Amino acid sequence: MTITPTSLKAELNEKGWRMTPQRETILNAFQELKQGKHLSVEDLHDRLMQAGEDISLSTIYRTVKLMARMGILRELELAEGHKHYEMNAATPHHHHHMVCVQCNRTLEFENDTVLKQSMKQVEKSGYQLIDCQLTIYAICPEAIRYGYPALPSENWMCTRAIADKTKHKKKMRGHRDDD
Amino acid sequence: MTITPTSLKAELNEKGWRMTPQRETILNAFQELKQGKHLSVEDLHDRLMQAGEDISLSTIYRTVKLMARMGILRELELAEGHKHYEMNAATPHHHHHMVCVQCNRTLEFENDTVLKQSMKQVEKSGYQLIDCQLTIYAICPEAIRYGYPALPSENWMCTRAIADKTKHKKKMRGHRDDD
DNA sequence: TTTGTTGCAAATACTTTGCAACCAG
DNA sequence: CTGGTTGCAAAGTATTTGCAACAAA
Repeated sequence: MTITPTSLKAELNEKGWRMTPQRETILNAFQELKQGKHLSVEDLHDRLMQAGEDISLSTIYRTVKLMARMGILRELELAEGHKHYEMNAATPHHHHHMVCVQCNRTLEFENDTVLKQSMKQVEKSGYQLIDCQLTIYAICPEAIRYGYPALPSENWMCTRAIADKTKHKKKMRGHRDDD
Repeated sequence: MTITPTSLKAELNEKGWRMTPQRETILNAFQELKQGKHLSVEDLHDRLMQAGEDISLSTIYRTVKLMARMGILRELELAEGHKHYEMNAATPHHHHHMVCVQCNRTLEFENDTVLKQSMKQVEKSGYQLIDCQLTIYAICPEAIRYGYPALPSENWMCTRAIADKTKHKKKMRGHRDDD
């Protein structure tokens, strides 16, 4: 079932919580996100600011955490240092991620077997499934050619990592959210 | 194949890096860890201190990160706030984790299907597998009974979460590493 | 010797929280 | 009205980094 502002409100109220313009705006932002995209809290903040939506960082932190707990968002742990969020079940099929530990290049892939295995496991223990994420840590072909593993401070770097580095300097903080 | 101080040294030297007493101590600490246990950087630091091994936090951070990149350790993202580490392939079978989003109670389970699926995915893309982790986020039976989802600041809490809270106050920082 | 490594302290980065004002129900 | 929510500023906490001293190869 699809989440709408109305259904979100209902779900919130049921728990004694409230719908707010901020929460609606944030929900919309995630729903407008194109397939395979995920945002960090700061990405989301920037994006909202540019759209003229002035929502504080605190509120965004609080909201994404709440929505993740409600199972509306998925909290992804891909690149180092901070979390990314995306709609849960936004894609036609449940998907997972493969990330290169050198350049953080992330590939998304679908795999129903994993979801099935997870449901089996959850049922067995009497738990209730919120989300399951298979994250594959790997080395991308380019990094392999360069002789990875090597520390990031070494004298080589994937093209992606270099692009990232540049972004750091410009924005004074470091991460990637493409792919 | 099992990692030994000797094989670690060889692997390091091959990349132009060095074996040090600190690295050996840290490797040993992880190998002595009983099945299913994982440590945060701070857990490890405390443990080493108690054993009379005075290794700085910086070095531990640097070492676990290096060893994770080398595929010797697995970096786990279970409880909120900080990472846990464990030997990669320490267990007879590859294992994964199911964690309750309310109380952080973590269950470990084995599943070879997931590993097989991951290997398939990795090969398809020409990547080289370092690790794959299926993390299931779920609600434990106890939390379901209490009517989760609810914010942590609500007026109820799993017994595990309460135990955790107590630990916080005592240690002035918050996490769990049991189960 | 050369160059990677350590330890310390300082700096970062990310996230949480207290509190007064605000507003949804 | 009542109590959840927001925004701000001020903490917190986890992690990284510069640098001089040190030590492995």
